[in-house]
Amino acid sequence: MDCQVQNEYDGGMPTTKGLATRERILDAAVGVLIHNGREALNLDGILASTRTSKSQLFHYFPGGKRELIHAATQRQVQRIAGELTAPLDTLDAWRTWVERTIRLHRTQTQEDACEVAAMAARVLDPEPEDRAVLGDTMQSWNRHFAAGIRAMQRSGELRAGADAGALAALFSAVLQGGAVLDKAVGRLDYLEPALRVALAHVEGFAASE
Amino acid sequence: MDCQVQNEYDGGMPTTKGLATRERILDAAVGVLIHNGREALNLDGILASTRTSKSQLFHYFPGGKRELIHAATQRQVQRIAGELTAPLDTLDAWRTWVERTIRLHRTQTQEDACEVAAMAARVLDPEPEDRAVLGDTMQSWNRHFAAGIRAMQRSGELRAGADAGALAALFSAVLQGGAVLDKAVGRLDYLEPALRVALAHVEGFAASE
DNA sequence: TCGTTATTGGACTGTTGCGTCCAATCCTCA
DNA sequence: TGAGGATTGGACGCAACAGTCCAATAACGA
Repeated sequence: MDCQVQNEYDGGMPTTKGLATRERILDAAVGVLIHNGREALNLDGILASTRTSKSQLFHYFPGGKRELIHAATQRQVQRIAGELTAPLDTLDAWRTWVERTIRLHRTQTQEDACEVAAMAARVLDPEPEDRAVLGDTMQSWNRHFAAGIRAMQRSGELRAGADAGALAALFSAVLQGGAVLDKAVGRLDYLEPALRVALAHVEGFAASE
Repeated sequence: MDCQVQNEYDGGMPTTKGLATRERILDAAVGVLIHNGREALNLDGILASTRTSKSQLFHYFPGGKRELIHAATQRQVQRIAGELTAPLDTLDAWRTWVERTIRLHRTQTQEDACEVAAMAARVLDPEPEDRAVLGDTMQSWNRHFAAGIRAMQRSGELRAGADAGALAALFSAVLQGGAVLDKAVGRLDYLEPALRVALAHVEGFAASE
């Protein structure tokens, strides 16, 4: 079977300088994806904002626009996933995570660059492969939530009766929906209260001391 | 001050036949917006699928693509808003609403036409006016949720301690996020469980009989 | 220093798609 | 039936944009 060209550059050995150029292009693409969405991304714009030329872009991304967006998508989810994935095996860890998420969201919203909302904006992306990258990231968050809940049940901090899968789905949905809503209405009205209520619900399952 | 051209047709009195043509075009546009998103909407495609011509489209939508998308957006939110807005002033009404929403979501997902997810996909829409239409709809759902909670508090069905605004935000976020996630992962894994957990949380505030 | 390879600029082509325009046809009503 | 307005078809112009190509320069190793 023939392999699709992956994200790794393959035409000759790039030098440090070359990689830096590639990097600049990629960063610009990620920026556009987060701020204005895929629809707004056009190569000439990227070239202008990075002061590079067509030949450079196609040198480092032979697959053109598709490959650039694909690589940018992967970089994007990689960064945000690291940011939002912390250990969640105690209630205190959950509280910390909630506060941290709210802070991060506030910061990103200030500069109009909410990455979670930007991911949601692409559920109808024409490229199935890119949709999959985004969806997989969301799913891995969900698994992480569920694993945290189950860990707390094993440790006895949470009652066994709680449905770990459902609670994880709740958090996943609240995270996504809260980000989308705050972006849609242009204010920080949803994610924070919804996340706190969700946390309170989980705390309701705490084993009585 | 000069008024922007609104959504109402203004060039001459349209006949029944003319309005029908306008309607066909509009329906096709809504369909594309829901199924494939704004990025995929192009006039030639609309014309082909409705067997109409350029002159017809620009006759009924003198503002061209912008006006068409704007009108289609309004029609879209109007329809879905009616679908999801039921009285919510008793716990039983909430239960009914949850079941109905889940059913509707299941149906729409089957035909790959989840309208809530389609709305979320447009948080980065280049047209601020259209973003506003979508955001306003989400906000009006939220107000409706909050009003329902407060009504139950007034009637004594729910304890006064519950934070109506936060509970409404929870439902808004779960609705949005659940729809987005199900669309993103291509399965019905999120909205239903998350909605049920959210409902259970509200039920936890029921005044003891 | 010299040859090889990476890097760069930018002109050029082809396509897509929005919007304009004009002429032809249909409908209605007097 | 004839006039006037509504409706329709489709050719055309124009701009945006993806992608190709070639030649020029820079970097690097022998």
